[in-house]
Amino acid sequence: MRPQKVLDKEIIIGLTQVFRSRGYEGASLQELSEATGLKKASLYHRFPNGKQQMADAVLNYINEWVNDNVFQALLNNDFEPKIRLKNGLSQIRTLYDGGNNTCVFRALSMQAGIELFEEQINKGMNEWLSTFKKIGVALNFKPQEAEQKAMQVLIEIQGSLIVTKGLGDITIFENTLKNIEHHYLKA
Amino acid sequence: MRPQKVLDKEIIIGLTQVFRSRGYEGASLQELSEATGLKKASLYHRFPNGKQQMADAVLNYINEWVNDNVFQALLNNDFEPKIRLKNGLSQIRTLYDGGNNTCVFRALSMQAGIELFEEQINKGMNEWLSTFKKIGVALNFKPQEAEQKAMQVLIEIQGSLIVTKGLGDITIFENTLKNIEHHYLKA
DNA sequence: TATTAATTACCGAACATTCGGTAAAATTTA
DNA sequence: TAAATTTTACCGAATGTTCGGTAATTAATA
Repeated sequence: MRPQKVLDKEIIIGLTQVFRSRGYEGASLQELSEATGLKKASLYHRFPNGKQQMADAVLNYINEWVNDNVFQALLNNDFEPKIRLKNGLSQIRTLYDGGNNTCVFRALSMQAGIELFEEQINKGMNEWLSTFKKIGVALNFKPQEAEQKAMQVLIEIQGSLIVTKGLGDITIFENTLKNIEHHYLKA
Repeated sequence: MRPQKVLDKEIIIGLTQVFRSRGYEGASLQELSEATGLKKASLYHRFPNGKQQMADAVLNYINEWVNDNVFQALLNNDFEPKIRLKNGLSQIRTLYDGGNNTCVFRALSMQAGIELFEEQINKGMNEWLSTFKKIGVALNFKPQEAEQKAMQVLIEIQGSLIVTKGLGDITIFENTLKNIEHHYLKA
């Protein structure tokens, strides 16, 4: 019996895991094949434009996940802003597996990657900024302050992921999430 | 005539530039050869253990540069703490070319790199932390506060470099340097 | 000092391996 | 059966690495 068709989602998850940890150049077709359970040629059936299209799909997948989870939590008017912030940060914790996962933006923004994915990364980061600006405004900060805070959040998340990995200490990421919450709620 | 010896420093500078912008996997021997002016085989004459040894040398070179410039400026007792801080941040600006350069730690800490250079990156980051703790103490912060501030500095520098690159906006890095200065001097 | 040996600095060419990618056949699904 | 999907088998190019060798400088020897 021939193996059953591998689900799209499982494929994307496998690709994501590899690109995320290896970066664009570091992700080899062999590893991508092993992680997805599809042979190289099968991957090319699903992604005729090859590696680049695979990474593209990963970027879209993460973008969707962030929209459906992080941003949704932050903007869900069923809850008051404080709760939304907490929920959003909790989703971010999940996104980066408590600091164990690298950010896809980072993984795909080294030289060879940045030219290919510049646009998506730029767009993605701007969406983070505008969403966090909104939660800032909802928490009664002036627009300009909210904008600065949003930038600060983005920088601290990215920075703490790097330092977390560099020092091999997960608590750094966790502390950063707590600090972000305090920054918003102390005023 | 025997070709003149290519200066060690010139080689390291070329290697640094490539590893920094391309990452470990992305840095090809061809590119490293072009950047240094040495043919591949000659690079192997200087670095018998190949690519890994080259990246290792880059890490050491940057570490030395940071010690001789950034840390030296921060710890130079000929100046008062405020001035030292300003000078240190100015050296950091130079190190990252105002936000145009990637951090070598980041470039060499993707999966394939992190296993090889884990130790050096860990050690390097801890040196940043302890040095910035010292300037914090010199500015009359309690040891614990100074420690937290040092971590914050490291995170913000790393994060702002990522976001600067992702958004293609140099002012983000510059603003972060200003913010760091304010964080230290406002209390 | 003159001669010899060892070392240094470099390079062209080839090495095995891995890379991303493809054509065609086999298998499954409908 | 026809279309869709996966596989095997393969490719050219690029990768990191090594080999064999040249020429100049340095060190040791006599």
